[in-house]
Amino acid sequence: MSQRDVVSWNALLTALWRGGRGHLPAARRLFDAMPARNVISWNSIVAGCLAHGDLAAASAYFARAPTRNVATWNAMLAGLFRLGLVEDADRLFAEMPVRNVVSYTAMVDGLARRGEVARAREVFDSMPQRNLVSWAAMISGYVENAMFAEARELFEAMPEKNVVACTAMITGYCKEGNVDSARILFDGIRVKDVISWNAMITGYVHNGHGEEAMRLHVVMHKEGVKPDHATLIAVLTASSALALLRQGKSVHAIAIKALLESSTSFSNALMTMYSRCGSVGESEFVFLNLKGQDIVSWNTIIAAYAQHGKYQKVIALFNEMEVRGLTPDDITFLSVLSACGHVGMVDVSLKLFDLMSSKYGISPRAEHYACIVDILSRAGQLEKACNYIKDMPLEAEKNIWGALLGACQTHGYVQLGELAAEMLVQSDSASSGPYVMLSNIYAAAGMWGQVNRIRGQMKERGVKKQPGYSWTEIANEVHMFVGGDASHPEMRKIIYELRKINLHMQIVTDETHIMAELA
DNA sequence: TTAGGGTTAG
Repeated sequence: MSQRDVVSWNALLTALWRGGRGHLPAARRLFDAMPARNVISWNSIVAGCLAHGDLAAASAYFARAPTRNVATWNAMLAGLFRLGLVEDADRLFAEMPVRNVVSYTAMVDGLARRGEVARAREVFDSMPQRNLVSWAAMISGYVENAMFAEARELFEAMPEKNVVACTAMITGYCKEGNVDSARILFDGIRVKDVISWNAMITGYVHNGHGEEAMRLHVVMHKEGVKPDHATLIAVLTASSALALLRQGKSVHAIAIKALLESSTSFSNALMTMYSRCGSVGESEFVFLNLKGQDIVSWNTIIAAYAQHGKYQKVIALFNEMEVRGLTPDDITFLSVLSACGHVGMVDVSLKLFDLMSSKYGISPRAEHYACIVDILSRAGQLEKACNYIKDMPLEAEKNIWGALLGACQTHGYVQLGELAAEMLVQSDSASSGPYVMLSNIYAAAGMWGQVNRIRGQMKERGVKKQPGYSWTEIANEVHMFVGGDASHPEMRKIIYELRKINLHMQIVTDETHIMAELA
Protein backbone atom coordinates (compact mmCIF):
# COMPACT_ATOMS: atom_id res chain seq x y z
CA MET A 1 0.00 0.00 0.00
CA SER A 2 1.65 3.17 -1.14
CA GLN A 3 1.33 6.52 0.56
CA ARG A 4 -0.50 7.72 -2.53
CA ASP A 5 -3.26 5.17 -2.01
CA VAL A 6 -3.84 6.33 1.56
CA VAL A 7 -4.20 9.89 0.26
CA SER A 8 -6.92 8.81 -2.16
CA TRP A 9 -8.74 6.85 0.54
CA ASN A 10 -8.60 9.85 2.84
CA ALA A 11 -10.02 12.14 0.17
CA LEU A 12 -12.87 9.70 -0.42
CA LEU A 13 -13.51 9.40 3.30
CA THR A 14 -13.78 13.17 3.80
CA ALA A 15 -15.93 13.61 0.69
CA LEU A 16 -18.28 10.96 2.02
CA TRP A 17 -19.06 12.51 5.40
CA ARG A 18 -19.19 15.97 3.90
CA GLY A 19 -21.91 14.66 1.56
CA GLY A 20 -24.58 15.56 4.06
CA ARG A 21 -26.86 13.99 6.59
CA GLY A 22 -27.03 10.22 6.60
CA HIS A 23 -23.58 9.82 5.08
CA LEU A 24 -21.71 9.30 8.33
CA PRO A 25 -22.44 5.54 8.63
CA ALA A 26 -21.10 5.02 5.11
CA ALA A 27 -17.98 6.99 5.98
CA ARG A 28 -17.47 4.89 9.11
CA ARG A 29 -17.85 1.68 7.11
CA LEU A 30 -15.30 2.96 4.62
CA PHE A 31 -12.94 3.87 7.44
CA ASP A 32 -13.22 0.36 8.91
CA ALA A 33 -12.55 -1.18 5.50
CA MET A 34 -9.50 0.95 4.69
CA PRO A 35 -6.42 -1.20 4.04
CA ALA A 36 -4.15 1.38 5.62
CA ARG A 37 -4.62 4.55 7.64
CA ASN A 38 -2.44 7.44 8.57
CA VAL A 39 -2.95 10.23 11.07
CA ILE A 40 -4.99 12.21 8.51
CA SER A 41 -7.45 9.32 8.17
CA TRP A 42 -7.98 9.36 11.92
CA ASN A 43 -8.38 13.13 11.94
CA SER A 44 -10.93 12.92 9.15
CA ILE A 45 -13.14 10.37 10.87
CA VAL A 46 -13.00 12.29 14.16
CA ALA A 47 -13.95 15.53 12.36
CA GLY A 48 -16.72 13.70 10.47
CA CYS A 49 -18.31 12.36 13.65
CA LEU A 50 -18.15 15.80 15.24
CA ALA A 51 -19.63 17.49 12.17
CA HIS A 52 -22.61 15.13 12.48
CA GLY A 53 -22.90 15.77 16.20
CA ASP A 54 -21.86 12.25 17.19
CA LEU A 55 -19.57 13.06 20.09
CA ALA A 56 -19.49 9.49 21.45
CA ALA A 57 -18.18 8.09 18.18
CA ALA A 58 -15.68 10.94 17.80
CA SER A 59 -14.33 10.37 21.31
CA ALA A 60 -14.06 6.64 20.66
CA TYR A 61 -12.00 7.17 17.49
CA PHE A 62 -9.95 9.83 19.24
CA ALA A 63 -9.12 7.40 22.05
CA ARG A 64 -8.32 4.56 19.65
CA ALA A 65 -6.09 6.61 17.33
CA PRO A 66 -2.60 5.10 17.36
CA THR A 67 -1.05 8.48 16.57
CA ARG A 68 -2.41 11.93 17.17
CA ASN A 69 -0.97 15.16 15.95
CA VAL A 70 -1.88 18.69 16.92
CA ALA A 71 -4.51 18.75 14.16
CA THR A 72 -6.29 15.77 15.74
CA TRP A 73 -6.54 17.68 19.00
CA ASN A 74 -7.59 20.85 17.26
CA ALA A 75 -10.35 19.11 15.32
CA MET A 76 -11.66 17.68 18.56
CA LEU A 77 -11.46 21.10 20.24
CA ALA A 78 -13.38 22.91 17.50
CA GLY A 79 -15.94 20.10 17.39
CA LEU A 80 -16.63 20.34 21.12
CA PHE A 81 -17.27 24.07 20.80
CA ARG A 82 -19.60 23.49 17.85
CA LEU A 83 -21.64 21.15 20.04
CA GLY A 84 -21.71 23.81 22.75
CA LEU A 85 -19.63 21.72 25.18
CA VAL A 86 -17.50 24.53 26.56
CA GLU A 87 -16.37 22.68 29.68
CA ASP A 88 -15.24 19.66 27.70
CA ALA A 89 -13.38 21.96 25.34
CA ASP A 90 -11.71 23.64 28.32
CA ARG A 91 -10.58 20.32 29.69
CA LEU A 92 -9.29 19.17 26.32
CA PHE A 93 -7.34 22.41 25.83
CA ALA A 94 -5.72 21.93 29.25
CA GLU A 95 -4.76 18.33 28.41
CA MET A 96 -3.29 19.05 24.98
CA PRO A 97 0.33 17.95 24.79
CA VAL A 98 1.14 20.54 22.12
CA ARG A 99 -0.71 23.69 21.15
CA ASN A 100 -0.24 25.80 18.07
CA VAL A 101 -1.77 29.05 16.89
CA VAL A 102 -4.79 27.16 15.56
CA SER A 103 -5.54 25.63 18.98
CA TYR A 104 -5.48 29.04 20.65
CA THR A 105 -7.58 30.60 17.92
CA ALA A 106 -10.16 27.84 18.15
CA MET A 107 -10.35 28.58 21.89
CA VAL A 108 -10.77 32.34 21.32
CA ASP A 109 -13.46 31.79 18.70
CA GLY A 110 -15.30 29.09 20.62
CA LEU A 111 -15.38 30.99 23.91
CA ALA A 112 -16.51 34.23 22.27
CA ARG A 113 -19.28 32.48 20.34
CA ARG A 114 -20.58 31.05 23.60
CA GLY A 115 -20.65 34.53 25.12
CA GLU A 116 -17.53 34.11 27.25
CA VAL A 117 -15.83 37.13 25.75
CA ALA A 118 -13.68 38.01 28.76
CA ARG A 119 -12.15 34.54 28.83
CA ALA A 120 -11.72 34.63 25.07
CA ARG A 121 -9.72 37.82 25.49
CA GLU A 122 -7.59 36.24 28.21
CA VAL A 123 -6.68 33.41 25.87
CA PHE A 124 -6.03 35.91 23.07
CA ASP A 125 -3.68 37.90 25.30
CA SER A 126 -1.86 34.77 26.41
CA MET A 127 -1.13 33.56 22.88
CA PRO A 128 2.56 33.04 22.15
CA GLN A 129 1.87 34.25 18.62
CA ARG A 130 -1.17 35.43 16.69
CA ASN A 131 -2.06 35.36 13.04
CA LEU A 132 -4.72 37.20 11.00
CA VAL A 133 -7.27 34.54 11.87
CA SER A 134 -6.77 35.01 15.61
CA TRP A 135 -7.27 38.78 15.37
CA ALA A 136 -10.36 38.42 13.21
CA ALA A 137 -11.83 35.81 15.56
CA MET A 138 -11.45 38.10 18.57
CA ILE A 139 -12.83 41.16 16.75
CA SER A 140 -15.83 39.28 15.47
CA GLY A 141 -16.33 37.80 18.95
CA TYR A 142 -16.70 41.34 20.28
CA VAL A 143 -19.07 42.26 17.45
CA GLU A 144 -21.25 39.21 18.01
CA ASN A 145 -21.58 40.15 21.66
CA ALA A 146 -22.40 43.78 20.83
CA MET A 147 -19.15 45.05 22.41
CA PHE A 148 -18.49 47.55 19.67
CA ALA A 149 -16.05 49.84 21.45
CA GLU A 150 -13.84 46.87 22.31
CA ALA A 151 -14.07 45.59 18.74
CA ARG A 152 -12.97 48.95 17.39
CA GLU A 153 -10.10 49.26 19.83
CA LEU A 154 -8.75 45.84 18.91
CA PHE A 155 -9.25 46.49 15.21
CA GLU A 156 -7.22 49.67 15.46
CA ALA A 157 -4.47 47.80 17.30
CA MET A 158 -4.32 45.11 14.62
CA PRO A 159 -0.92 45.31 12.95
CA GLU A 160 -2.09 44.52 9.42
CA LYS A 161 -5.77 44.48 8.55
CA ASN A 162 -7.13 42.07 6.00
CA VAL A 163 -10.51 41.95 4.30
CA VAL A 164 -11.93 39.49 6.87
CA ALA A 165 -11.17 41.72 9.86
CA CYS A 166 -12.47 44.76 7.97
CA THR A 167 -15.70 42.93 7.18
CA ALA A 168 -16.18 41.95 10.81
CA MET A 169 -15.67 45.59 11.77
CA ILE A 170 -18.08 46.80 9.05
CA THR A 171 -20.70 44.49 10.52
CA GLY A 172 -19.94 45.89 13.96
CA TYR A 173 -20.37 49.49 12.82
CA CYS A 174 -23.64 48.62 11.08
CA LYS A 175 -25.04 46.80 14.10
CA GLU A 176 -24.23 49.88 16.13
CA GLY A 177 -26.13 51.99 13.61
CA ASN A 178 -23.00 53.75 12.37
CA VAL A 179 -23.29 53.11 8.63
CA ASP A 180 -21.11 56.09 7.74
CA SER A 181 -18.05 54.71 9.52
CA ALA A 182 -18.79 51.33 8.00
CA ARG A 183 -18.84 52.87 4.53
CA ILE A 184 -15.55 54.71 5.04
CA LEU A 185 -13.93 51.47 6.13
CA PHE A 186 -15.54 49.62 3.22
CA ASP A 187 -14.31 52.16 0.67
CA GLY A 188 -10.81 51.78 2.06
CA ILE A 189 -10.61 48.04 1.42
CA ARG A 190 -8.37 47.56 -1.59
CA VAL A 191 -9.38 44.05 -2.55
CA LYS A 192 -13.04 43.59 -1.67
CA ASP A 193 -14.65 40.20 -1.96
CA VAL A 194 -18.28 39.20 -2.22
CA ILE A 195 -18.64 38.84 1.57
CA SER A 196 -17.49 42.38 2.27
CA TRP A 197 -19.92 43.69 -0.36
CA ASN A 198 -22.72 41.68 1.21
CA ALA A 199 -21.89 42.97 4.69
CA MET A 200 -22.10 46.59 3.53
CA ILE A 201 -25.28 46.09 1.48
CA THR A 202 -26.98 44.23 4.34
CA GLY A 203 -25.83 46.89 6.77
CA TYR A 204 -27.61 49.54 4.76
CA VAL A 205 -30.80 47.47 4.58
CA HIS A 206 -30.88 46.81 8.31
CA ASN A 207 -30.43 50.49 9.05
CA GLY A 208 -33.32 51.54 6.86
CA HIS A 209 -31.22 52.75 3.92
CA GLY A 210 -32.80 50.56 1.27
CA GLU A 211 -32.04 52.94 -1.60
CA GLU A 212 -28.36 53.11 -0.68
CA ALA A 213 -28.28 49.30 -0.52
CA MET A 214 -29.71 49.15 -4.04
CA ARG A 215 -27.20 51.71 -5.31
CA LEU A 216 -24.31 49.78 -3.82
CA HIS A 217 -25.59 46.59 -5.36
CA VAL A 218 -25.49 48.27 -8.77
CA VAL A 219 -21.89 49.38 -8.15
CA MET A 220 -21.01 45.85 -7.13
CA HIS A 221 -22.43 44.60 -10.39
CA LYS A 222 -20.53 47.23 -12.39
CA GLU A 223 -17.28 46.24 -10.72
CA GLY A 224 -17.80 42.72 -11.93
CA VAL A 225 -18.23 41.07 -8.53
CA LYS A 226 -20.39 37.99 -8.89
CA PRO A 227 -23.34 38.09 -6.47
CA ASP A 228 -23.97 35.01 -4.40
CA HIS A 229 -26.81 33.59 -2.35
CA ALA A 230 -26.43 36.16 0.45
CA THR A 231 -26.31 39.07 -2.03
CA LEU A 232 -29.63 38.03 -3.51
CA ILE A 233 -31.18 37.73 -0.07
CA ALA A 234 -29.91 41.21 0.81
CA VAL A 235 -31.39 42.67 -2.39
CA LEU A 236 -34.68 40.91 -1.71
CA THR A 237 -34.76 42.34 1.80
CA ALA A 238 -34.15 45.81 0.38
CA SER A 239 -36.92 45.24 -2.17
CA SER A 240 -39.25 44.28 0.67
CA ALA A 241 -38.38 47.39 2.64
CA LEU A 242 -38.93 49.65 -0.36
CA ALA A 243 -41.91 47.66 -1.69
CA LEU A 244 -40.26 47.36 -5.10
CA LEU A 245 -42.09 44.46 -6.66
CA ARG A 246 -40.34 44.68 -10.05
CA GLN A 247 -36.91 44.59 -8.44
CA GLY A 248 -37.94 41.66 -6.24
CA LYS A 249 -39.33 39.75 -9.18
CA SER A 250 -36.16 40.20 -11.15
CA VAL A 251 -34.20 38.71 -8.23
CA HIS A 252 -36.66 35.83 -8.27
CA ALA A 253 -35.93 35.30 -11.96
CA ILE A 254 -32.16 35.37 -11.38
CA ALA A 255 -32.59 32.82 -8.60
CA ILE A 256 -34.56 30.48 -10.82
CA LYS A 257 -31.76 30.59 -13.37
CA ALA A 258 -29.14 30.05 -10.67
CA LEU A 259 -31.18 27.14 -9.23
CA LEU A 260 -31.34 28.90 -5.89
CA GLU A 261 -35.07 28.84 -5.34
CA SER A 262 -34.93 25.52 -3.53
CA SER A 263 -32.94 27.20 -0.76
CA THR A 264 -35.04 27.69 2.33
CA SER A 265 -33.50 30.97 3.47
CA PHE A 266 -33.80 32.43 -0.01
CA SER A 267 -37.44 31.37 -0.32
CA ASN A 268 -38.19 32.86 3.07
CA ALA A 269 -36.81 36.23 1.97
CA LEU A 270 -38.76 35.87 -1.29
CA MET A 271 -42.01 35.25 0.61
CA THR A 272 -41.44 38.38 2.65
CA MET A 273 -40.79 40.39 -0.50
CA TYR A 274 -44.05 39.28 -2.16
CA SER A 275 -46.03 39.85 0.98
CA ARG A 276 -44.61 43.33 1.64
CA CYS A 277 -45.27 44.25 -1.99
CA GLY A 278 -48.89 43.31 -1.54
CA SER A 279 -48.89 39.86 -3.16
CA VAL A 280 -49.75 37.44 -0.35
CA GLY A 281 -50.92 34.98 -2.97
CA GLU A 282 -47.45 34.81 -4.51
CA SER A 283 -46.02 34.51 -1.05
CA GLU A 284 -48.19 31.50 -0.29
CA PHE A 285 -47.32 29.99 -3.66
CA VAL A 286 -43.62 30.09 -2.75
CA PHE A 287 -44.43 28.64 0.68
CA LEU A 288 -46.46 25.73 -0.72
CA ASN A 289 -43.80 24.89 -3.29
CA LEU A 290 -40.96 24.96 -0.82
CA LYS A 291 -39.77 21.49 0.16
CA GLY A 292 -37.66 22.31 3.18
CA GLN A 293 -40.00 24.59 5.13
CA ASP A 294 -38.50 25.56 8.46
CA ILE A 295 -39.84 27.55 11.41
CA VAL A 296 -38.86 30.78 9.65
CA SER A 297 -40.96 29.83 6.61
CA TRP A 298 -43.98 29.23 8.82
CA ASN A 299 -43.42 32.45 10.71
CA THR A 300 -43.07 34.32 7.43
CA ILE A 301 -46.33 33.07 5.93
CA ILE A 302 -48.17 33.64 9.22
CA ALA A 303 -46.76 37.18 9.40
CA ALA A 304 -47.75 37.75 5.77
CA TYR A 305 -51.37 36.92 6.48
CA ALA A 306 -51.29 38.81 9.77
CA GLN A 307 -50.07 41.94 7.97
CA HIS A 308 -52.83 41.56 5.41
CA GLY A 309 -55.42 41.28 8.15
CA LYS A 310 -56.37 37.66 7.35
CA TYR A 311 -57.09 36.55 10.88
CA GLN A 312 -58.69 33.21 9.96
CA LYS A 313 -55.73 32.23 7.81
CA VAL A 314 -53.34 33.07 10.65
CA ILE A 315 -55.23 30.89 13.11
CA ALA A 316 -55.58 28.08 10.55
CA LEU A 317 -51.85 28.09 9.84
CA PHE A 318 -51.05 28.24 13.54
CA ASN A 319 -53.24 25.18 14.13
CA GLU A 320 -51.71 23.40 11.17
CA MET A 321 -48.28 23.81 12.71
CA GLU A 322 -49.55 21.93 15.72
CA VAL A 323 -50.99 19.15 13.54
CA ARG A 324 -47.65 18.75 11.79
CA GLY A 325 -45.85 18.54 15.10
CA LEU A 326 -44.04 21.86 14.68
CA THR A 327 -43.44 23.98 17.75
CA PRO A 328 -44.22 27.68 17.38
CA ASP A 329 -41.59 30.05 18.74
CA ASP A 330 -41.64 33.55 20.23
CA ILE A 331 -41.80 35.14 16.79
CA THR A 332 -44.78 33.00 15.73
CA PHE A 333 -46.64 34.34 18.74
CA LEU A 334 -45.82 37.94 17.90
CA SER A 335 -47.50 37.58 14.50
CA VAL A 336 -50.46 35.63 15.81
CA LEU A 337 -51.02 38.09 18.65
CA SER A 338 -50.78 41.04 16.32
CA ALA A 339 -53.36 39.43 13.99
CA CYS A 340 -55.67 38.97 16.99
CA GLY A 341 -55.17 42.59 17.91
CA HIS A 342 -56.14 43.91 14.52
CA VAL A 343 -59.53 42.24 14.63
CA GLY A 344 -60.04 42.89 18.32
CA MET A 345 -59.97 39.26 19.47
CA VAL A 346 -59.20 40.10 23.07
CA ASP A 347 -60.11 36.80 24.73
CA VAL A 348 -58.35 34.64 22.15
CA SER A 349 -55.17 36.66 22.45
CA LEU A 350 -55.15 36.52 26.25
CA LYS A 351 -55.59 32.75 26.04
CA LEU A 352 -52.75 32.46 23.52
CA PHE A 353 -50.56 34.62 25.71
CA ASP A 354 -51.08 32.19 28.61
CA LEU A 355 -50.58 29.14 26.39
CA MET A 356 -47.28 30.54 25.23
CA SER A 357 -45.56 29.92 28.53
CA SER A 358 -47.77 27.17 29.99
CA LYS A 359 -47.82 24.89 26.95
CA TYR A 360 -44.80 25.89 24.87
CA GLY A 361 -42.43 27.06 27.59
CA ILE A 362 -41.72 30.39 25.90
CA SER A 363 -41.30 33.25 28.35
CA PRO A 364 -42.92 36.38 26.93
CA ARG A 365 -40.59 39.21 25.97
CA ALA A 366 -41.34 42.92 26.20
CA GLU A 367 -42.71 42.76 22.63
CA HIS A 368 -45.32 40.19 23.63
CA TYR A 369 -46.45 42.36 26.49
CA ALA A 370 -46.58 45.27 24.07
CA CYS A 371 -48.92 43.24 21.85
CA ILE A 372 -51.25 42.46 24.74
CA VAL A 373 -51.21 46.06 25.94
CA ASP A 374 -51.95 47.17 22.39
CA ILE A 375 -54.87 44.73 22.04
CA LEU A 376 -56.40 45.69 25.38
CA SER A 377 -55.87 49.39 24.70
CA ARG A 378 -57.48 49.26 21.28
CA ALA A 379 -60.45 47.47 22.84
CA GLY A 380 -60.72 50.32 25.32
CA GLN A 381 -59.75 48.13 28.30
CA LEU A 382 -57.13 50.54 29.54
CA GLU A 383 -57.25 49.57 33.20
CA LYS A 384 -56.57 45.95 32.33
CA ALA A 385 -53.73 47.06 30.04
CA CYS A 386 -52.22 49.02 32.93
CA ASN A 387 -52.43 45.95 35.14
CA TYR A 388 -50.45 43.94 32.61
CA ILE A 389 -47.79 46.66 32.58
CA LYS A 390 -47.65 46.63 36.38
CA ASP A 391 -47.36 42.84 36.57
CA MET A 392 -44.65 42.66 33.93
CA PRO A 393 -41.45 41.07 35.15
CA LEU A 394 -39.57 43.32 32.71
CA GLU A 395 -39.29 47.06 32.45
CA ALA A 396 -41.88 48.58 30.13
CA GLU A 397 -40.35 49.56 26.82
CA LYS A 398 -41.12 52.37 24.44
CA ASN A 399 -43.66 50.52 22.31
CA ILE A 400 -45.69 49.55 25.38
CA TRP A 401 -46.18 53.17 26.40
CA GLY A 402 -46.72 54.02 22.74
CA ALA A 403 -49.58 51.53 22.48
CA LEU A 404 -51.14 52.93 25.62
CA LEU A 405 -50.75 56.51 24.45
CA GLY A 406 -52.39 55.70 21.11
CA ALA A 407 -55.36 54.22 22.95
CA CYS A 408 -55.59 57.24 25.23
CA GLN A 409 -55.90 59.38 22.15
CA THR A 410 -58.63 57.17 20.68
CA HIS A 411 -60.58 56.87 23.91
CA GLY A 412 -59.87 60.31 25.33
CA TYR A 413 -58.01 59.44 28.55
CA VAL A 414 -56.15 62.58 29.58
CA GLN A 415 -54.38 61.54 32.79
CA LEU A 416 -53.15 58.19 31.58
CA GLY A 417 -52.09 59.84 28.33
CA GLU A 418 -49.96 62.29 30.28
CA LEU A 419 -48.22 59.45 32.10
CA ALA A 420 -47.57 57.46 28.92
CA ALA A 421 -46.29 60.52 27.06
CA GLU A 422 -43.97 61.37 29.94
CA MET A 423 -42.51 57.85 29.93
CA LEU A 424 -41.96 58.08 26.19
CA VAL A 425 -40.27 61.46 26.35
CA GLN A 426 -37.99 60.12 29.08
CA SER A 427 -36.78 57.27 26.87
CA ASP A 428 -36.51 59.30 23.65
CA SER A 429 -36.55 63.04 24.05
CA ALA A 430 -35.98 63.84 20.37
CA SER A 431 -39.09 62.15 19.03
CA SER A 432 -42.06 64.38 18.25
CA GLY A 433 -44.64 61.57 18.40
CA PRO A 434 -45.55 61.68 22.11
CA TYR A 435 -45.83 65.49 22.10
CA VAL A 436 -48.12 65.49 19.10
CA MET A 437 -50.31 62.74 20.49
CA LEU A 438 -50.60 64.31 23.91
CA SER A 439 -51.42 67.63 22.30
CA ASN A 440 -54.17 65.89 20.29
CA ILE A 441 -55.58 64.41 23.50
CA TYR A 442 -55.68 67.85 25.11
CA ALA A 443 -57.25 69.36 22.00
CA ALA A 444 -59.97 66.70 21.92
CA ALA A 445 -60.72 67.50 25.57
CA GLY A 446 -60.84 71.22 24.78
CA MET A 447 -57.82 71.92 27.00
CA TRP A 448 -56.34 74.60 24.76
CA GLY A 449 -54.05 76.02 27.41
CA GLN A 450 -52.32 72.63 27.67
CA VAL A 451 -52.10 72.37 23.89
CA ASN A 452 -50.19 75.66 23.84
CA ARG A 453 -47.99 74.52 26.70
CA ILE A 454 -46.98 71.38 24.73
CA ARG A 455 -46.24 73.46 21.62
CA GLY A 456 -44.06 75.73 23.71
CA GLN A 457 -42.23 72.74 25.17
CA MET A 458 -41.52 71.37 21.71
CA LYS A 459 -40.08 74.67 20.57
CA GLU A 460 -38.05 75.03 23.76
CA ARG A 461 -36.57 71.55 23.45
CA GLY A 462 -36.01 71.79 19.72
CA VAL A 463 -38.35 68.89 18.87
CA LYS A 464 -39.52 69.06 15.29
CA LYS A 465 -42.22 67.02 13.67
CA GLN A 466 -40.87 65.01 10.75
CA PRO A 467 -43.46 64.87 7.97
CA GLY A 468 -44.68 61.37 7.21
CA TYR A 469 -44.21 60.14 3.68
CA SER A 470 -44.94 57.16 1.51
CA TRP A 471 -44.26 56.13 -2.04
CA THR A 472 -45.45 53.67 -4.60
CA GLU A 473 -44.01 52.29 -7.80
CA ILE A 474 -46.28 52.47 -10.84
CA ALA A 475 -45.13 51.68 -14.37
CA ASN A 476 -41.47 51.97 -13.46
CA GLU A 477 -41.92 55.38 -11.86
CA VAL A 478 -41.78 56.12 -8.14
CA HIS A 479 -44.50 58.49 -6.84
CA MET A 480 -43.88 60.08 -3.49
CA PHE A 481 -46.45 61.52 -1.07
CA VAL A 482 -45.67 63.75 1.87
CA GLY A 483 -48.08 64.35 4.76
CA GLY A 484 -49.98 67.62 4.39
CA ASP A 485 -48.79 68.17 0.85
CA ALA A 486 -51.66 68.70 -1.62
CA SER A 487 -49.62 69.86 -4.59
CA HIS A 488 -50.06 66.73 -6.70
CA PRO A 489 -51.69 67.67 -10.03
CA GLU A 490 -54.30 64.94 -9.65
CA MET A 491 -55.15 65.61 -6.02
CA ARG A 492 -58.95 65.53 -6.52
CA LYS A 493 -58.79 62.12 -8.14
CA ILE A 494 -56.50 60.85 -5.37
CA ILE A 495 -58.87 62.01 -2.66
CA TYR A 496 -61.79 60.41 -4.44
CA GLU A 497 -59.96 57.07 -4.67
CA LEU A 498 -58.86 57.30 -1.05
CA ARG A 499 -62.47 57.76 0.06
CA LYS A 500 -63.45 54.69 -1.95
CA ILE A 501 -60.64 52.67 -0.34
CA ASN A 502 -61.64 53.88 3.12
CA LEU A 503 -65.21 52.79 2.57
CA HIS A 504 -64.05 49.44 1.28
CA MET A 505 -61.77 49.00 4.32
CA GLN A 506 -64.64 49.72 6.65
CA ILE A 507 -66.77 47.04 5.00
CA VAL A 508 -63.96 44.47 5.06
CA THR A 509 -63.19 45.21 8.71
CA ASP A 510 -66.83 44.76 9.66
CA GLU A 511 -67.00 41.50 7.72
CA THR A 512 -63.86 40.23 9.40
CA HIS A 513 -65.31 41.04 12.79
CA ILE A 514 -68.48 39.14 12.04
CA MET A 515 -66.57 36.16 10.63
CA ALA A 516 -64.23 36.13 13.60
CA GLU A 517 -67.10 36.12 16.03
CA LEU A 518 -68.82 33.29 14.19
CA ALA A 519 -65.64 31.18 14.06
C1' DT B 1 -7.52 21.88 12.34
C1' DT B 2 -8.82 28.36 13.42
C1' DA B 3 -11.63 34.14 11.11
C1' DG B 4 -15.91 37.89 7.98
C1' DG B 5 -21.82 38.42 5.08
C1' DG B 6 -27.27 35.86 4.40
C1' DT B 7 -34.24 34.48 5.85
C1' DT B 8 -39.07 35.55 10.10
C1' DA B 9 -41.43 39.75 14.27
C1' DG B 10 -41.03 44.97 16.09
